[in-house]
Amino acid sequence: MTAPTAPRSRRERPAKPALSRAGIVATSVALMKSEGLERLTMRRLAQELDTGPASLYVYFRNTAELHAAVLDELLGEVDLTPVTDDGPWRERLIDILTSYIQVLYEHPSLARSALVARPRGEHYLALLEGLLAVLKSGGVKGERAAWGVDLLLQFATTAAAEHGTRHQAPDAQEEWAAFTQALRSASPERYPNLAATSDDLFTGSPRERRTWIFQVLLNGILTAPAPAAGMSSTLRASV
Amino acid sequence: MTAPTAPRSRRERPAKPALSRAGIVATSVALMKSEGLERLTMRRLAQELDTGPASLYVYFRNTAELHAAVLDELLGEVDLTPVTDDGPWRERLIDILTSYIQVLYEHPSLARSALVARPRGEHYLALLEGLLAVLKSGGVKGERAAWGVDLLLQFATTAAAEHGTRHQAPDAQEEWAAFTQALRSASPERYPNLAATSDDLFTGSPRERRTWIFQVLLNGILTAPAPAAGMSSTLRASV
DNA sequence: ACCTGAACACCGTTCAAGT
DNA sequence: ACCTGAACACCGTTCAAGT
Repeated sequence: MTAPTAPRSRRERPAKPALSRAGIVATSVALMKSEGLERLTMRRLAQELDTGPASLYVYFRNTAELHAAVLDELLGEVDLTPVTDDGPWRERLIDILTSYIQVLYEHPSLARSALVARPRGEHYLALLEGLLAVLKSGGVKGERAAWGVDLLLQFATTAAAEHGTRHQAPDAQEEWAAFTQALRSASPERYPNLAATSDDLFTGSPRERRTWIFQVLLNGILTAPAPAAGMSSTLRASV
Repeated sequence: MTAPTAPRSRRERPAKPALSRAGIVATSVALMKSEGLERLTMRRLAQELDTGPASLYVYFRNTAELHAAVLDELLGEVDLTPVTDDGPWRERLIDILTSYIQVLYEHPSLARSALVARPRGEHYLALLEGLLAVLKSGGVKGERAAWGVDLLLQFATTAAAEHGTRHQAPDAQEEWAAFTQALRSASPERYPNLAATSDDLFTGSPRERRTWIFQVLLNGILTAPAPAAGMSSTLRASV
Protein backbone atom coordinates (compact mmCIF):
# COMPACT_ATOMS: atom_id res chain seq x y z
CA MET A 1 0.00 0.00 0.00
CA THR A 2 1.30 3.41 -0.84
CA ALA A 3 0.80 6.13 1.68
CA PRO A 4 -2.37 7.78 0.35
CA THR A 5 -2.42 11.17 2.04
CA ALA A 6 0.71 12.83 0.70
CA PRO A 7 0.08 12.17 -3.04
CA ARG A 8 -3.60 12.96 -2.73
CA SER A 9 -3.14 16.26 -1.02
CA ARG A 10 -0.83 17.18 -3.87
CA ARG A 11 -3.55 16.46 -6.39
CA GLU A 12 -6.46 17.99 -4.54
CA ARG A 13 -5.85 21.46 -5.97
CA PRO A 14 -4.21 22.50 -9.24
CA ALA A 15 -0.45 22.33 -9.07
CA LYS A 16 1.03 25.47 -7.62
CA PRO A 17 2.25 27.40 -10.66
CA ALA A 18 5.91 28.35 -10.83
CA LEU A 19 6.60 31.96 -9.99
CA SER A 20 7.48 34.38 -12.76
CA ARG A 21 7.63 38.12 -13.04
CA ALA A 22 4.75 38.23 -15.49
CA GLY A 23 2.66 35.91 -13.34
CA ILE A 24 3.27 37.93 -10.23
CA VAL A 25 2.30 41.14 -12.01
CA ALA A 26 -0.89 39.53 -13.32
CA THR A 27 -1.84 38.36 -9.84
CA SER A 28 -0.96 41.79 -8.47
CA VAL A 29 -3.25 43.57 -10.90
CA ALA A 30 -6.08 41.18 -10.06
CA LEU A 31 -5.50 41.64 -6.35
CA MET A 32 -5.40 45.39 -6.67
CA LYS A 33 -8.60 45.48 -8.70
CA SER A 34 -10.42 43.32 -6.19
CA GLU A 35 -9.04 44.70 -2.93
CA GLY A 36 -7.35 47.99 -3.75
CA LEU A 37 -3.70 49.01 -3.83
CA GLU A 38 -3.67 49.26 -0.05
CA ARG A 39 -4.01 45.49 0.15
CA LEU A 40 -1.39 44.85 -2.52
CA THR A 41 1.35 44.22 0.02
CA MET A 42 4.24 41.82 -0.24
CA ARG A 43 2.74 39.67 2.47
CA ARG A 44 -0.79 39.65 1.09
CA LEU A 45 0.48 38.96 -2.42
CA ALA A 46 2.70 36.13 -1.22
CA GLN A 47 -0.31 34.61 0.50
CA GLU A 48 -2.25 34.84 -2.76
CA LEU A 49 0.61 33.11 -4.57
CA ASP A 50 0.82 30.49 -1.86
CA THR A 51 4.38 31.30 -0.89
CA GLY A 52 6.29 33.41 1.61
CA PRO A 53 6.99 37.12 1.19
CA ALA A 54 10.72 36.54 0.85
CA SER A 55 10.16 34.76 -2.47
CA LEU A 56 8.91 37.93 -4.08
CA TYR A 57 12.19 39.70 -3.48
CA VAL A 58 13.71 37.51 -6.18
CA TYR A 59 11.62 39.47 -8.70
CA PHE A 60 11.17 42.90 -7.14
CA ARG A 61 13.69 44.80 -5.09
CA ASN A 62 10.98 46.36 -2.99
CA THR A 63 7.32 47.30 -2.84
CA ALA A 64 7.82 50.46 -4.89
CA GLU A 65 9.18 48.43 -7.78
CA LEU A 66 6.22 46.09 -7.61
CA HIS A 67 3.81 49.00 -7.72
CA ALA A 68 5.69 50.49 -10.66
CA ALA A 69 5.29 47.25 -12.59
CA VAL A 70 1.58 47.19 -11.80
CA LEU A 71 1.23 50.79 -12.94
CA ASP A 72 2.86 50.09 -16.27
CA GLU A 73 0.67 47.06 -16.76
CA LEU A 74 -2.38 49.25 -16.16
CA LEU A 75 -1.13 51.88 -18.60
CA GLY A 76 -1.61 49.29 -21.32
CA GLU A 77 -5.30 50.15 -21.04
CA VAL A 78 -4.84 53.76 -22.12
CA ASP A 79 -6.50 54.39 -25.49
CA LEU A 80 -3.84 55.55 -27.93
CA THR A 81 -5.96 55.37 -31.07
CA PRO A 82 -6.36 59.19 -31.20
CA VAL A 83 -2.67 59.34 -32.11
CA THR A 84 -3.45 58.22 -35.65
CA ASP A 85 -7.03 59.47 -35.87
CA ASP A 86 -8.09 62.42 -37.95
CA GLY A 87 -9.30 65.57 -36.27
CA PRO A 88 -7.91 68.62 -34.49
CA TRP A 89 -4.68 67.82 -32.68
CA ARG A 90 -5.72 69.56 -29.45
CA GLU A 91 -8.77 67.36 -29.15
CA ARG A 92 -6.81 64.22 -29.87
CA LEU A 93 -4.25 65.19 -27.26
CA ILE A 94 -6.94 65.81 -24.67
CA ASP A 95 -8.63 62.51 -25.53
CA ILE A 96 -5.45 60.58 -24.80
CA LEU A 97 -4.86 62.42 -21.54
CA THR A 98 -8.47 61.89 -20.53
CA SER A 99 -8.11 58.18 -21.15
CA TYR A 100 -4.95 58.20 -19.02
CA ILE A 101 -6.79 59.94 -16.20
CA GLN A 102 -9.67 57.51 -16.55
CA VAL A 103 -7.40 54.51 -16.19
CA LEU A 104 -5.77 55.91 -13.06
CA TYR A 105 -9.00 57.22 -11.61
CA GLU A 106 -9.90 53.90 -10.05
CA HIS A 107 -6.53 53.69 -8.35
CA PRO A 108 -5.56 57.10 -7.04
CA SER A 109 -2.88 55.69 -4.79
CA LEU A 110 -1.18 54.24 -7.84
CA ALA A 111 -1.25 57.70 -9.38
CA ARG A 112 0.34 59.02 -6.22
CA SER A 113 3.13 56.50 -6.49
CA ALA A 114 3.72 57.63 -10.07
CA LEU A 115 4.44 61.13 -8.78
CA VAL A 116 7.36 59.81 -6.78
CA ALA A 117 8.81 56.85 -8.67
CA ARG A 118 8.67 57.95 -12.25
CA PRO A 119 7.24 55.27 -14.54
CA ARG A 120 9.52 53.97 -17.23
CA GLY A 121 7.86 50.77 -18.49
CA GLU A 122 7.07 50.12 -22.12
CA HIS A 123 3.45 51.24 -21.86
CA TYR A 124 4.57 54.52 -20.39
CA LEU A 125 7.08 54.97 -23.20
CA ALA A 126 4.32 54.29 -25.71
CA LEU A 127 2.17 56.93 -24.03
CA LEU A 128 4.97 59.49 -24.21
CA GLU A 129 5.58 58.59 -27.84
CA GLY A 130 1.90 59.06 -28.66
CA LEU A 131 1.63 62.41 -26.94
CA LEU A 132 4.78 63.68 -28.62
CA ALA A 133 3.48 62.55 -32.01
CA VAL A 134 0.25 64.50 -31.55
CA LEU A 135 2.08 67.58 -30.28
CA LYS A 136 4.36 67.41 -33.30
CA SER A 137 1.36 67.27 -35.62
CA GLY A 138 0.32 70.53 -33.96
CA GLY A 139 3.69 72.07 -34.64
CA VAL A 140 5.00 71.72 -31.09
CA LYS A 141 8.49 70.25 -31.10
CA GLY A 142 11.81 70.12 -29.31
CA GLU A 143 12.18 71.45 -25.80
CA ARG A 144 8.71 73.00 -25.82
CA ALA A 145 7.17 69.61 -26.61
CA ALA A 146 9.39 67.77 -24.14
CA TRP A 147 8.69 70.10 -21.24
CA GLY A 148 5.08 70.40 -22.28
CA VAL A 149 4.39 66.68 -22.30
CA ASP A 150 5.96 66.44 -18.86
CA LEU A 151 3.70 69.18 -17.56
CA LEU A 152 0.57 67.73 -19.16
CA LEU A 153 1.25 64.32 -17.67
CA GLN A 154 2.10 65.81 -14.31
CA PHE A 155 -1.25 67.54 -14.24
CA ALA A 156 -3.11 64.44 -15.38
CA THR A 157 -1.40 62.26 -12.78
CA THR A 158 -2.17 64.74 -10.04
CA ALA A 159 -5.78 64.94 -11.15
CA ALA A 160 -6.06 61.19 -10.65
CA ALA A 161 -4.08 61.23 -7.42
CA GLU A 162 -6.33 63.88 -5.90
CA HIS A 163 -9.33 61.74 -6.54
CA GLY A 164 -8.29 59.68 -3.56
CA THR A 165 -10.19 61.01 -0.63
CA ARG A 166 -13.45 61.76 -2.28
CA HIS A 167 -13.98 58.27 -3.59
CA GLN A 168 -11.97 55.58 -1.88
CA ALA A 169 -11.52 56.57 1.73
CA PRO A 170 -14.47 56.02 4.04
CA ASP A 171 -14.83 59.61 5.30
CA ALA A 172 -14.57 61.04 1.81
CA GLN A 173 -17.70 63.19 1.79
CA GLU A 174 -17.15 64.21 5.37
CA GLU A 175 -13.65 65.44 4.52
CA TRP A 176 -14.84 67.38 1.51
CA ALA A 177 -17.68 68.94 3.48
CA ALA A 178 -15.26 70.06 6.18
CA PHE A 179 -12.99 71.54 3.52
CA THR A 180 -15.67 73.54 1.75
CA GLN A 181 -17.12 74.57 5.08
CA ALA A 182 -13.75 75.86 6.29
CA LEU A 183 -13.34 77.97 3.16
CA ARG A 184 -16.89 79.24 3.03
CA SER A 185 -16.90 80.30 6.66
CA ALA A 186 -13.59 82.15 6.43
CA SER A 187 -13.83 85.44 8.26
CA PRO A 188 -14.48 88.29 5.76
CA GLU A 189 -12.39 90.61 7.93
CA ARG A 190 -9.27 88.51 7.98
CA TYR A 191 -9.73 86.95 4.55
CA PRO A 192 -11.67 89.46 2.42
CA ASN A 193 -10.60 88.13 -0.97
CA LEU A 194 -11.17 84.56 0.07
CA ALA A 195 -14.62 85.35 1.38
CA ALA A 196 -15.47 87.20 -1.81
CA THR A 197 -14.40 84.38 -4.08
CA SER A 198 -14.98 81.29 -1.96
CA ASP A 199 -18.08 80.24 -3.87
CA ASP A 200 -16.16 80.29 -7.14
CA LEU A 201 -13.67 77.84 -5.70
CA PHE A 202 -16.22 75.06 -5.82
CA THR A 203 -17.98 75.74 -9.11
CA GLY A 204 -17.80 73.44 -12.07
CA SER A 205 -17.83 69.69 -12.43
CA PRO A 206 -14.55 67.77 -12.45
CA ARG A 207 -14.93 67.47 -16.21
CA GLU A 208 -15.45 71.19 -16.68
CA ARG A 209 -12.44 71.95 -14.56
CA ARG A 210 -10.27 69.47 -16.44
CA THR A 211 -11.38 70.95 -19.76
CA TRP A 212 -10.53 74.43 -18.58
CA ILE A 213 -7.15 73.34 -17.27
CA PHE A 214 -6.29 71.64 -20.57
CA GLN A 215 -7.05 74.91 -22.36
CA VAL A 216 -4.90 76.78 -19.86
CA LEU A 217 -1.98 74.40 -20.28
CA LEU A 218 -2.15 74.25 -24.06
CA ASN A 219 -2.58 77.99 -24.46
CA GLY A 220 0.29 78.50 -22.07
CA ILE A 221 2.56 76.01 -23.77
CA LEU A 222 1.87 77.65 -27.12
CA THR A 223 2.29 81.25 -25.95
CA ALA A 224 5.00 81.12 -23.29
CA PRO A 225 8.49 81.73 -24.64
CA ALA A 226 10.17 78.47 -25.63
CA PRO A 227 12.35 77.36 -22.73
CA ALA A 228 15.72 78.03 -24.31
CA ALA A 229 14.65 81.36 -25.77
CA GLY A 230 13.45 82.77 -22.49
CA MET A 231 16.67 82.28 -20.58
CA SER A 232 20.16 83.54 -21.12
CA SER A 233 22.73 80.86 -21.74
CA THR A 234 24.66 82.18 -18.75
CA LEU A 235 21.70 81.44 -16.50
CA ARG A 236 21.28 78.04 -18.09
CA ALA A 237 24.87 77.19 -17.37
CA SER A 238 25.05 78.60 -13.88
CA VAL A 239 22.22 76.80 -12.11
CA MET B 1 12.79 57.62 56.72
CA THR B 2 10.80 58.26 53.65
CA ALA B 3 11.23 55.86 50.79
CA PRO B 4 13.80 57.69 48.67
CA THR B 5 13.49 56.07 45.30
CA ALA B 6 9.99 56.93 44.23
CA PRO B 7 10.12 60.70 44.89
CA ARG B 8 13.62 60.96 43.51
CA SER B 9 12.87 59.24 40.29
CA ARG B 10 10.00 61.67 39.85
CA ARG B 11 12.34 64.60 40.23
CA GLU B 12 15.21 63.33 38.15
CA ARG B 13 13.78 64.71 34.92
CA PRO B 14 11.46 67.66 34.33
CA ALA B 15 7.85 66.92 35.13
CA LYS B 16 6.11 65.29 32.22
CA PRO B 17 4.14 68.12 30.59
CA ALA B 18 0.41 67.75 30.20
CA LEU B 19 -0.69 66.84 26.71
CA SER B 20 -2.30 69.49 24.53
CA ARG B 21 -3.02 69.77 20.84
CA ALA B 22 -0.56 72.62 20.41
CA GLY B 23 2.12 70.80 22.33
CA ILE B 24 1.66 67.63 20.34
CA VAL B 25 1.90 69.57 17.08
CA ALA B 26 5.06 71.30 18.24
CA THR B 27 6.66 67.99 19.18
CA SER B 28 5.50 66.54 15.88
CA VAL B 29 7.13 69.29 13.86
CA ALA B 30 10.36 68.85 15.77
CA LEU B 31 10.26 65.10 15.31
CA MET B 32 9.57 65.44 11.60
CA LYS B 33 12.40 67.91 11.13
CA SER B 34 14.85 65.67 12.91
CA GLU B 35 13.78 62.25 11.66
CA GLY B 36 11.52 62.86 8.66
CA LEU B 37 7.79 62.41 8.19
CA GLU B 38 8.27 58.66 7.82
CA ARG B 39 9.16 58.48 11.49
CA LEU B 40 6.32 60.74 12.59
CA THR B 41 4.09 57.83 13.54
CA MET B 42 1.58 57.62 16.31
CA ARG B 43 3.76 55.15 18.15
CA ARG B 44 7.02 57.03 17.73
CA LEU B 45 5.36 60.31 18.67
CA ALA B 46 3.78 58.77 21.75
CA GLN B 47 7.18 57.50 22.79
CA GLU B 48 8.60 61.00 22.38
CA LEU B 49 5.79 62.37 24.56
CA ASP B 50 6.35 59.62 27.12
CA THR B 51 2.88 58.15 26.76
CA GLY B 52 1.05 55.43 24.88
CA PRO B 53 -0.21 55.79 21.31
CA ALA B 54 -3.82 55.57 22.43
CA SER B 55 -3.49 58.91 24.23
CA LEU B 56 -2.97 60.73 20.94
CA TYR B 57 -6.35 59.68 19.66
CA VAL B 58 -7.90 62.09 22.11
CA TYR B 59 -6.51 64.94 19.96
CA PHE B 60 -6.35 63.47 16.45
CA ARG B 61 -8.79 61.09 14.89
CA ASN B 62 -6.07 59.42 12.84
CA THR B 63 -2.60 59.84 11.42
CA ALA B 64 -3.84 61.81 8.41
CA GLU B 65 -5.29 64.45 10.71
CA LEU B 66 -2.04 64.69 12.61
CA HIS B 67 -0.12 65.18 9.37
CA ALA B 68 -2.59 67.83 8.26
CA ALA B 69 -2.01 69.76 11.48
CA VAL B 70 1.75 69.53 10.99
CA LEU B 71 1.42 70.73 7.41
CA ASP B 72 -0.56 73.79 8.43
CA GLU B 73 1.97 74.57 11.13
CA LEU B 74 4.71 74.41 8.52
CA LEU B 75 2.76 76.68 6.17
CA GLY B 76 3.23 79.41 8.75
CA GLU B 77 6.77 79.67 7.38
CA VAL B 78 5.64 80.71 3.89
CA ASP B 79 6.73 84.26 3.14
CA LEU B 80 3.62 86.33 2.43
CA THR B 81 5.29 89.73 2.39
CA PRO B 82 5.14 89.95 -1.43
CA VAL B 83 1.39 90.34 -1.04
CA THR B 84 1.82 93.95 0.06
CA ASP B 85 5.12 94.68 -1.65
CA ASP B 86 5.47 96.92 -4.67
CA GLY B 87 6.45 95.46 -8.01
CA PRO B 88 4.91 93.52 -10.88
CA TRP B 89 2.13 91.26 -9.70
CA ARG B 90 3.34 88.25 -11.65
CA GLU B 91 6.67 88.33 -9.91
CA ARG B 92 5.09 88.75 -6.51
CA LEU B 93 2.79 85.83 -7.19
CA ILE B 94 5.70 83.64 -8.24
CA ASP B 95 7.69 84.69 -5.18
CA ILE B 96 4.94 83.49 -2.87
CA LEU B 97 4.56 80.22 -4.69
CA THR B 98 8.30 79.72 -4.71
CA SER B 99 8.38 80.23 -0.95
CA TYR B 100 5.57 77.70 -0.61
CA ILE B 101 7.53 75.18 -2.67
CA GLN B 102 10.65 75.91 -0.65
CA VAL B 103 8.88 75.21 2.61
CA LEU B 104 7.52 71.89 1.36
CA TYR B 105 10.71 70.94 -0.42
CA GLU B 106 12.29 69.49 2.68
CA HIS B 107 9.25 67.34 3.31
CA PRO B 108 7.99 65.92 0.02
CA SER B 109 5.87 63.30 1.74
CA LEU B 110 3.99 66.07 3.49
CA ALA B 111 3.35 67.64 0.10
CA ARG B 112 2.05 64.29 -1.08
CA SER B 113 -0.37 64.13 1.82
CA ALA B 114 -1.61 67.61 0.88
CA LEU B 115 -2.64 66.27 -2.52
CA VAL B 116 -5.03 63.87 -0.87
CA ALA B 117 -6.29 65.48 2.32
CA ARG B 118 -6.78 69.07 1.28
CA PRO B 119 -5.36 71.50 3.83
CA ARG B 120 -7.77 73.86 5.52
CA GLY B 121 -5.88 75.29 8.48
CA GLU B 122 -5.51 78.99 9.14
CA HIS B 123 -2.08 79.25 7.53
CA TYR B 124 -3.45 77.66 4.39
CA LEU B 125 -6.35 80.10 4.37
CA ALA B 126 -3.89 82.98 4.74
CA LEU B 127 -1.92 81.64 1.78
CA LEU B 128 -5.05 81.45 -0.37
CA GLU B 129 -6.01 84.95 0.70
CA GLY B 130 -2.59 86.30 -0.23
CA LEU B 131 -2.56 84.65 -3.64
CA LEU B 132 -6.05 85.88 -4.42
CA ALA B 133 -5.08 89.40 -3.38
CA VAL B 134 -2.13 89.43 -5.76
CA LEU B 135 -4.18 87.95 -8.60
CA LYS B 136 -6.79 90.63 -8.03
CA SER B 137 -4.15 93.33 -8.24
CA GLY B 138 -3.35 91.86 -11.66
CA GLY B 139 -6.96 92.08 -12.72
CA VAL B 140 -7.72 88.38 -12.29
CA LYS B 141 -10.93 87.91 -10.35
CA GLY B 142 -13.91 85.68 -9.83
CA GLU B 143 -13.97 82.17 -11.20
CA ARG B 144 -10.80 82.67 -13.20
CA ALA B 145 -8.92 83.62 -10.03
CA ALA B 146 -10.52 80.86 -7.98
CA TRP B 147 -9.77 78.10 -10.47
CA GLY B 148 -6.40 79.64 -11.23
CA VAL B 149 -5.22 79.71 -7.64
CA ASP B 150 -6.25 76.10 -7.28
CA LEU B 151 -4.23 75.15 -10.35
CA LEU B 152 -1.19 77.15 -9.29
CA LEU B 153 -1.17 75.53 -5.86
CA GLN B 154 -1.75 72.12 -7.33
CA PHE B 155 1.30 72.53 -9.50
CA ALA B 156 3.40 73.89 -6.65
CA THR B 157 2.39 71.06 -4.33
CA THR B 158 3.17 68.48 -6.98
CA ALA B 159 6.53 70.09 -7.64
CA ALA B 160 7.40 69.60 -3.98
CA ALA B 161 5.90 66.12 -3.85
CA GLU B 162 7.93 64.96 -6.82
CA HIS B 163 11.09 66.02 -5.10
CA GLY B 164 10.78 62.88 -3.01
CA THR B 165 12.86 60.28 -4.68
CA ARG B 166 15.73 62.35 -5.83
CA HIS B 167 16.61 63.71 -2.40
CA GLN B 168 15.23 61.72 0.49
CA ALA B 169 15.15 58.08 -0.54
CA PRO B 170 18.41 56.18 -0.48
CA ASP B 171 18.41 55.05 -4.12
CA ALA B 172 17.48 58.49 -5.40
CA GLN B 173 20.24 58.96 -7.95
CA GLU B 174 20.03 55.34 -8.98
CA GLU B 175 16.33 55.71 -9.70
CA TRP B 176 16.83 58.86 -11.71
CA ALA B 177 19.64 57.32 -13.70
CA ALA B 178 17.47 54.32 -14.52
CA PHE B 179 14.68 56.65 -15.62
CA THR B 180 16.79 58.81 -17.91
CA GLN B 181 18.52 55.70 -19.21
CA ALA B 182 15.20 54.05 -20.08
CA LEU B 183 14.08 57.11 -22.02
CA ARG B 184 17.36 57.75 -23.76
CA SER B 185 17.71 54.17 -24.90
CA ALA B 186 14.16 53.96 -26.28
CA SER B 187 14.19 52.20 -29.62
CA PRO B 188 14.08 54.79 -32.45
CA GLU B 189 12.02 52.35 -34.52
CA ARG B 190 9.23 51.87 -32.01
CA TYR B 191 9.44 55.31 -30.43
CA PRO B 192 10.71 57.72 -33.12
CA ASN B 193 9.39 60.92 -31.57
CA LEU B 194 10.60 59.95 -28.14
CA ALA B 195 14.05 59.12 -29.44
CA ALA B 196 14.18 62.43 -31.30
CA THR B 197 13.23 64.51 -28.28
CA SER B 198 14.52 62.44 -25.36
CA ASP B 199 17.45 64.75 -24.70
CA ASP B 200 15.12 67.73 -24.38
CA LEU B 201 13.21 65.94 -21.66
CA PHE B 202 16.07 66.38 -19.23
CA THR B 203 17.26 69.88 -20.05
CA GLY B 204 17.01 72.77 -17.67
CA SER B 205 17.52 73.07 -13.93
CA PRO B 206 14.57 72.60 -11.59
CA ARG B 207 14.47 76.37 -11.22
CA GLU B 208 14.39 76.98 -14.96
CA ARG B 209 11.62 74.46 -15.38
CA ARG B 210 9.58 75.99 -12.57
CA THR B 211 10.01 79.44 -14.08
CA TRP B 212 8.85 78.20 -17.45
CA ILE B 213 5.87 76.41 -15.95
CA PHE B 214 4.80 79.53 -14.05
CA GLN B 215 4.86 81.45 -17.35
CA VAL B 216 2.82 78.70 -18.99
CA LEU B 217 0.24 78.69 -16.22
CA LEU B 218 -0.09 82.45 -15.98
CA ASN B 219 -0.24 82.95 -19.74
CA GLY B 220 -2.79 80.17 -19.92
CA ILE B 221 -4.91 81.52 -17.08
CA LEU B 222 -4.92 84.94 -18.70
CA THR B 223 -5.67 83.78 -22.24
CA ALA B 224 -7.94 80.76 -21.84
CA PRO B 225 -11.64 81.62 -21.93
CA ALA B 226 -12.96 82.34 -18.46
CA PRO B 227 -14.53 79.16 -17.12
CA ALA B 228 -18.14 80.26 -17.26
CA ALA B 229 -17.77 81.89 -20.68
CA GLY B 230 -16.32 78.83 -22.34
CA MET B 231 -19.15 76.50 -21.47
CA SER B 232 -22.81 76.61 -22.22
CA SER B 233 -25.03 76.83 -19.19
CA THR B 234 -26.75 73.65 -20.34
CA LEU B 235 -23.45 71.82 -20.12
CA ARG B 236 -22.76 73.40 -16.76
CA ALA B 237 -26.06 72.17 -15.43
CA SER B 238 -25.94 68.71 -16.91
CA VAL B 239 -22.65 67.38 -15.58
C1' DA C 1 -12.94 64.40 29.74
C1' DC C 2 -8.64 62.68 29.57
C1' DC C 3 -5.39 59.03 29.75
C1' DT C 4 -3.54 54.32 29.52
C1' DG C 5 -1.92 49.11 28.95
C1' DA C 6 -2.74 45.65 26.32
C1' DA C 7 -4.31 43.55 22.48
C1' DC C 8 -5.60 42.79 17.47
C1' DA C 9 -4.33 42.71 13.01
C1' DC C 10 -1.31 43.84 10.25
C1' DC C 11 3.42 45.79 7.68
C1' DG C 12 8.64 45.57 4.78
C1' DT C 13 12.75 43.44 4.60
C1' DT C 14 16.70 40.38 5.66
C1' DC C 15 19.13 36.20 6.45
C1' DA C 16 20.62 31.59 6.83
C1' DA C 17 19.44 27.47 5.00
C1' DG C 18 17.73 24.68 1.62
C1' DT C 19 16.95 22.89 -3.51
C1' DA D 1 19.45 30.79 -9.44
C1' DC D 2 15.44 30.30 -7.10
C1' DC D 3 12.81 29.57 -3.05
C1' DT D 4 11.65 29.47 1.88
C1' DG D 5 10.73 29.74 7.27
C1' DA D 6 11.65 32.41 10.66
C1' DA D 7 12.91 36.41 12.66
C1' DC D 8 13.59 41.57 13.40
C1' DA D 9 11.72 45.80 13.81
C1' DC D 10 8.23 48.11 13.21
C1' DC D 11 2.95 49.98 12.02
C1' DG D 12 -2.56 52.07 13.08
C1' DT D 13 -6.31 51.64 15.78
C1' DT D 14 -9.58 50.00 19.33
C1' DC D 15 -11.20 48.79 23.77
C1' DA D 16 -11.93 48.14 28.53
C1' DA D 17 -10.44 50.08 32.51
C1' DG D 18 -8.83 53.65 35.15
C1' DT D 19 -8.48 58.82 36.99
